Amino acid sequence: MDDFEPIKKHFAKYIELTSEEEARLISFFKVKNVRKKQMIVQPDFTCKYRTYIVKGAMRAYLADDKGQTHTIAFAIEDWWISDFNSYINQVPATLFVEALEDTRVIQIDYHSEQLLMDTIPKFERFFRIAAQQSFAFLQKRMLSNLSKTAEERYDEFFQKYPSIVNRVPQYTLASYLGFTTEFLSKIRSRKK
Amino acid sequence: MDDFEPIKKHFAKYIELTSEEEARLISFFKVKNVRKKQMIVQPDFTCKYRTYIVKGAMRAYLADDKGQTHTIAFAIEDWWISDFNSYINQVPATLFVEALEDTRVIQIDYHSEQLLMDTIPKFERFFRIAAQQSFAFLQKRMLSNLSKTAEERYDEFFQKYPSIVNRVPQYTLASYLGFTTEFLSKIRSRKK
DNA sequence: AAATAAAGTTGAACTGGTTCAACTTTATTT
DNA sequence: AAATAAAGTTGAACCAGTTCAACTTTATTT
Repeated sequence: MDDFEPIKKHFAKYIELTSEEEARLISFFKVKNVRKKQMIVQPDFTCKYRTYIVKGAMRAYLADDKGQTHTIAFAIEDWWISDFNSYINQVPATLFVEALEDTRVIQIDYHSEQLLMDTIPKFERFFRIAAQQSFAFLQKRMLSNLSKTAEERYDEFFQKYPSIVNRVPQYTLASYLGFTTEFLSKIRSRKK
Repeated sequence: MDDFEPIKKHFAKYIELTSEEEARLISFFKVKNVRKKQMIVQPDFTCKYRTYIVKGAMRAYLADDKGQTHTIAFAIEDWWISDFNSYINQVPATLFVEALEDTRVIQIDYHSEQLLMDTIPKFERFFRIAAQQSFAFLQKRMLSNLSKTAEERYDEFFQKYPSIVNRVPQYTLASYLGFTTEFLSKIRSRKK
């Protein structure tokens, strides 16, 4: 299964596994193909899987009462995505996770993950590091939202993730950065 | 040392320790008293400690180029605080962490924490859970900032943390919620 | 207890970003 | 290839929250 190469390398960045341990890990993986616009997580259903993207792009978002959506995360190749709160606490989701392109993912379910951590402490380390990095990342984003203007946030994102900017619909990017799609259009038009 | 009771209970919420393991943990703790307005973390210095509050209140904030401050976190009794990015990656801090009252803290330094995790996997579990909960918490806050008005965010905070509202300076709360201290004053005045 | 500094309030003028609606362009379906 | 739907653009009117400045109240220092 060549699909597993990138995720093996991904784990190897943080922990060193024996080939038995790696085989154990991989035995829990399920490959899945998701068509563009399909949802893999929906409000009220508990999120069973942690999802790794092999190929494609997704976003997690909140739909508010006024019909607007608010993107909490994008994910492309070699990133994880889910309704994280729902997944780690095994409570009903509040978010949607939708494919922005036809996407191939690898999923591990909650109980397998617990089992891995219970039996092989290295996996506990892996998920600790992952959570800590995610937290640090989100703190930076929060501070950026608190301290910068819309245009500054757009520039920052553009510089940090140029590949995402031209890959996702503009309204999803605007909703991630915290302003309207119309305003993003205006920011862009005054740049050229 | 009666100061250690709350933090022992805190660890016990997530992991069960033998008395030897607990003794090992406590041997790494250092108690410190911090006077109001004193800083325990400053930009450019690498954050050496993870800090637990025994008694008192602190905030972590970013000071921007325009002289404004942006509060990324409050902490009171039984909470942790630090420049988390600086601490976990051992890179220079960008934030200040300041005491909002005379505060008594317990600190563990980075290398001791690593040593604990290397020798006793339960500690790896503890810090994994801590990081996951922090991440889930911050995601909720981020979504609240993306989807709600200033007044709605204030109401939500007030309902969730009534004890903090009347304990910290109003300008720190405004800067946490993402608006000005003047506007918070106006929100409050139109409530009575 | 007086003096001073820091925090909080109020109002008037302002602005960064929103809303709404009409239109154009790009993607998807038939 | 045409038809339709979805995404992106533009402008005008608007508003949620900011800015600035003067003032009042509460803490802190002497």
